[in-house]
Amino acid sequence: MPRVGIREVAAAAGVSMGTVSHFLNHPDRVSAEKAKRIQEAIDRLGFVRNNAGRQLRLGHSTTIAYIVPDVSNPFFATIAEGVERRAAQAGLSVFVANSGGDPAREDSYLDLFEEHGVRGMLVASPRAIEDRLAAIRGRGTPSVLVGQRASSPAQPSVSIDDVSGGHTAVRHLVDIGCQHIAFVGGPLSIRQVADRLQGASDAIREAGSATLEIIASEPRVIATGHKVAAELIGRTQGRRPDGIFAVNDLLGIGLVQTLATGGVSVPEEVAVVGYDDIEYAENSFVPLSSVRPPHEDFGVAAIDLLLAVLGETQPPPENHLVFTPDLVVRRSTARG
Amino acid sequence: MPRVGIREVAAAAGVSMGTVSHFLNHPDRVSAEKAKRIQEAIDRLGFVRNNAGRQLRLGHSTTIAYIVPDVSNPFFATIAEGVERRAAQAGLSVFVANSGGDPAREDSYLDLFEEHGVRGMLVASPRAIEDRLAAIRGRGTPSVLVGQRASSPAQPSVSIDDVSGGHTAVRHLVDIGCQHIAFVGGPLSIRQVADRLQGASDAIREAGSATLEIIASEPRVIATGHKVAAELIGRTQGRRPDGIFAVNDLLGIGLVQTLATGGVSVPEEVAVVGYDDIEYAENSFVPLSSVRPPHEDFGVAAIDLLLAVLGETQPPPENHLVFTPDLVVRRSTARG
DNA sequence: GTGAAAGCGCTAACAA
DNA sequence: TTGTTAGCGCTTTCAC
Repeated sequence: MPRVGIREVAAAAGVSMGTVSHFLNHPDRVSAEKAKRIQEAIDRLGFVRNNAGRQLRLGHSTTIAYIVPDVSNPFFATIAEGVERRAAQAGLSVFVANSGGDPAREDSYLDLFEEHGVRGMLVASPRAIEDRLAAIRGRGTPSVLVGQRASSPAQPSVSIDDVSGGHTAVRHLVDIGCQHIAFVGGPLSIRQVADRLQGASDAIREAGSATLEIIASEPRVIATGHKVAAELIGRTQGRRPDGIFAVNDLLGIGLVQTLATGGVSVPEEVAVVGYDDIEYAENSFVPLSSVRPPHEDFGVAAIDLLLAVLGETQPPPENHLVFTPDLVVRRSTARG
Repeated sequence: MPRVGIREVAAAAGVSMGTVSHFLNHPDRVSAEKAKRIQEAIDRLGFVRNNAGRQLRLGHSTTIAYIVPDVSNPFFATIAEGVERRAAQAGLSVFVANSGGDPAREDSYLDLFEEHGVRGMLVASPRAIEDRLAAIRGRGTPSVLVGQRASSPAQPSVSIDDVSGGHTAVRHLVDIGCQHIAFVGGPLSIRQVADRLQGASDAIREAGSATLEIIASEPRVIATGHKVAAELIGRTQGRRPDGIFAVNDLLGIGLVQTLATGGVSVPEEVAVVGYDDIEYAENSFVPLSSVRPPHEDFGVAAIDLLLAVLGETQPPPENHLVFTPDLVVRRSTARG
């Protein structure tokens, strides 16, 4: 099987290589007659344009990279939706890479994409990675940090205001009458968790009379919620919180399940708010109120910021986009 | 900022381009002294090897593509885990692309990856896509079809025996004493759904006395389960099934929730089995029995098959790998 | 509208 | 061990 390149197509169509290339890149500058001959040759020969040659000549590619710690996390997956849609509109393709939370793999993907000459990168990482991105940017590949606010003004980022999210959640609990509120989730060493707690504390302080108990349990999965709820059920009524802010929905779902089946009514005795608004929150046993970060919009914003940096669109008015999450009220906090 | 290539490194290190290239590709063939000088130059200049040039020269890349309809689907995400791990061992990188179930996007990614000259592709698609893959294969890019058994012997595939899975589920229901079994889920035009129903029917036939009712509801999400369960609750006891095989876990979870809270005891009055064994099945209100397809193993198997086709390892003993799913028994079918 | 030719950055074969 | 060099496939001036 002889490789078929632009040269073979040209020969088969009886034109020069240059004309075939023109046909591929500026179809309008080729006569209808030769265009037809070329197209036939392409179809017959099964010609596929070689990207390496093209990119080498052009000096740049037409793809962007999206590096995530965990593809299966609905949060990143939904962002990917928006990213792909918007990138396609801009004529860019998206390659997703999954670091699996492993710094070494993340690093090698960063290298790989830089070697591949991607136009830009969207990087979601739990790690401190700005220095690395700065170096890459210095060599010509721009990036947008996704999910954490960059500290450098030069590093574009798209993030969520978790302090505000935590505040909103607890403020809501206070508003519906909760006085003894528990914060469930950890570890506090994770920025997002710490920020949400910060917002929660602020709301408590503003409320004046309410108290906050911190139950730093991990991992942040349903089973942990079950465990914490079991402990709570064992307490005497007076020592039990009347409102819970779960640092994510999985914890919240677990809490509600065990609480409700264990004889503690939700939301009457204990109201529960989660965070992330994953699909299961809405459909859980007792539908869970939740703080909802923007999803698709977030991906779109990230791409738009990257395009702006690339100079494809207007320059960015602001390098750091911070989204404020909403609250979705459902049965788990619907009192009265 | 002047581009820095192998030429600039060579100049800075006072050696020739060829030596730098050797250093990059066969470090052992370069004297320690020059190696040091080259490494210093690379670090100082921030040299990043240009993949386009490399690949053009080499004639092949060192990446493989994994195309999925939906990255956020835990099924594909878990496979990705296995795929990446195994690929890394083989010195290959994985680019994931998300078709979003859109045939047009799937098609353009297929083109894109072929143009990029990936070593091979792993393709999960709900569509009939074998002809397309055959054409691509004919031009030199092999692939493994993931999730559906290929009909052509020439097209490697890794799939799950859904007929067997459906059989296992219903056989289990029969074994615990169910006589009137409902199959919930659709559309039947989807191969996986049809296969599971086929297996279910087979099990019913073997049982002799039991009956099967088909409730072809979609989409296959929790909310649909709620709806179907509400309808079931409204029936008189005699006309209500005593066992349900939900075609996926989301449906199963929805069914169990509404059934149990609606006063129909699970598993005593109605036993329920789901399919896929997603994380939430185990942690749902009433833990859900489920048919569990292999996950990580599946990804590993897919890559191994691809490597075999690429000739990196032993030739494949068999082009079509079919996995038989297990049953995980939990409370939703734990009678007695 | 079309063709000829230069060269993108790199690797490997060959020469020294 | 090191240097020199041809050329991978493509796009794009530039001439015609």
